[in-house]
Amino acid sequence: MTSTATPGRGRPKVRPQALAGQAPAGREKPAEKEQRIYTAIVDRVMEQRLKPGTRLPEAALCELFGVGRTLVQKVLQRLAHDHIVELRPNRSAIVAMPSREEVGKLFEARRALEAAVLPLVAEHATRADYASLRRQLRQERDAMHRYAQTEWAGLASAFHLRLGELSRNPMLHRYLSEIISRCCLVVALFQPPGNATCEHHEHERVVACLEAGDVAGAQQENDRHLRELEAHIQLIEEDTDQSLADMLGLTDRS
Amino acid sequence: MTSTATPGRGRPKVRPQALAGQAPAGREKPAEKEQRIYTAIVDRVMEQRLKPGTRLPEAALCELFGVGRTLVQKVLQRLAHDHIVELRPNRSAIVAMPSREEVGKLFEARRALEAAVLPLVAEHATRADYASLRRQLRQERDAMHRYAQTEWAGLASAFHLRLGELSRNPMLHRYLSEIISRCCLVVALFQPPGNATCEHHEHERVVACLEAGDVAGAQQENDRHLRELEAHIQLIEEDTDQSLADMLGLTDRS
DNA sequence: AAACCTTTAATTGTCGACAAGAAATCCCCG
DNA sequence: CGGGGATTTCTTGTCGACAATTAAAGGTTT
Repeated sequence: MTSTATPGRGRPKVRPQALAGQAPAGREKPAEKEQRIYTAIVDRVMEQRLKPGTRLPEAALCELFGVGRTLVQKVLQRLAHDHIVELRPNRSAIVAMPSREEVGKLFEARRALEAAVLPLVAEHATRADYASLRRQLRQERDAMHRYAQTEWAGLASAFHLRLGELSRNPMLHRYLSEIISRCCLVVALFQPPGNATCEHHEHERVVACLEAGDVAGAQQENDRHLRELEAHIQLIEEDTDQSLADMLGLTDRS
Repeated sequence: MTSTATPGRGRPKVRPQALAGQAPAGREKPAEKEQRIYTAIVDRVMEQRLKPGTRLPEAALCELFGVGRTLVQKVLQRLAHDHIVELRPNRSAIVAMPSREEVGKLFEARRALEAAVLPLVAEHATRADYASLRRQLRQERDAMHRYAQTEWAGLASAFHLRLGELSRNPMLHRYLSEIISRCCLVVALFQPPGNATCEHHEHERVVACLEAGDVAGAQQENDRHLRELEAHIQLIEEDTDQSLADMLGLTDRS
């Protein structure tokens, strides 16, 4: 008989872990189910409620969302393809943890892609599009003062996402969305709480150049804006790298 | 008793259709299985043995490759994500058939992306890289005379793929690979047999500009090269659109 | 004869079952 | 006191089973 006090021999049995899940009892279309799970996870990652490195066992997700493993696996495949999670053979999936080099390449790709997108935006954008961009900038400015950095992160990247949308090119839009998502994840990795950096003035400058028809200027402004963003990330990273070295037990002060 | 002469009432039972499949009886690692199926299908599409619109029922693929439906579905998901196949709810997957508008956007994205990649290539490329590019150009020139258009298609796009590789940026490389694959598929859709168009002189000119450090020139040459390619496709399309309309009336299955 | 309904097969959507691999702990031995 | 099994549990990989949906005929009605 296995009493509660007996530790047992092998790996300890884990508590059932009552994961309070919100299963929308109402029936829903099959396509919506998958999308619901996908966006739920992506949103949690962007909100930094799911931090990089967090394990995502299939069984837990099944209970949480009230679906079978097949669907969960499909979603995990998609997330892995978008580099939101990392999928290792025979191991739990984890929220992706980009390396330093990957981050560099990521920002490089982002700069190149946004620079490639801007001419198309200038080509296709109408007066109404510029108006909506300006509206978004106002919203961004307001939110910056009102909300905390965590909830504000989504709005900050919304500007760049909108640029991708305004290129009127589905493929480039998708690629840019993918890259920006990963950038948000990087921010979640390296940004300590309460550190809002993105100057929305720079966004305004980009729009001004675009509207004036100065594509090269917009590219230049945007490039500088992104480099500044990356520099800030890099700086933070140095800090956490140090503290990580400490945490590994290498505190060498003899 | 249902004799062979009796037509029956409902949908007619289809012949078992002995699909001669090549199952590599030897055991293989799980990751390789999936890759094997994936590349097999992609290759067949590029070879135009699997023409756009061809149905890909899961059961058939299961028999062909000797695996369960789970694996086949995973592969189909990946193929759909790369726009090699189209996945419709509750219907068989089919080899993708891009519309005319999608083709336009596709080439637009390709021009933008390659233009964005070229500066990075110029930045990172070493002497050895240029040498390998030149070697590839020679190979391309030789192959153009020797082989038929079908087998040559792969080599033609290899040049552009190599450019993506030389950017030393995994993300941009992947995006470009994806787009080029789709372009190959478009060629398979609209290109009548025996119509080799790609002038490798234009490739040479791009390399020359790059090696001379003239990035803007390389971008311009490449852009013109791609526009010419697209123009040729568009032209062909007009023709095949007619014959396709004919084919829709008489033959449903190959 | 054309439009609608019925029947039947083909095909996907989803799930739990079973097996294999990895991880965490304990025990034993040096 | 530390390291190498041994053992148990967790976790994923893969498959076939069952339900639901769609396609394709034939029969029926107007």
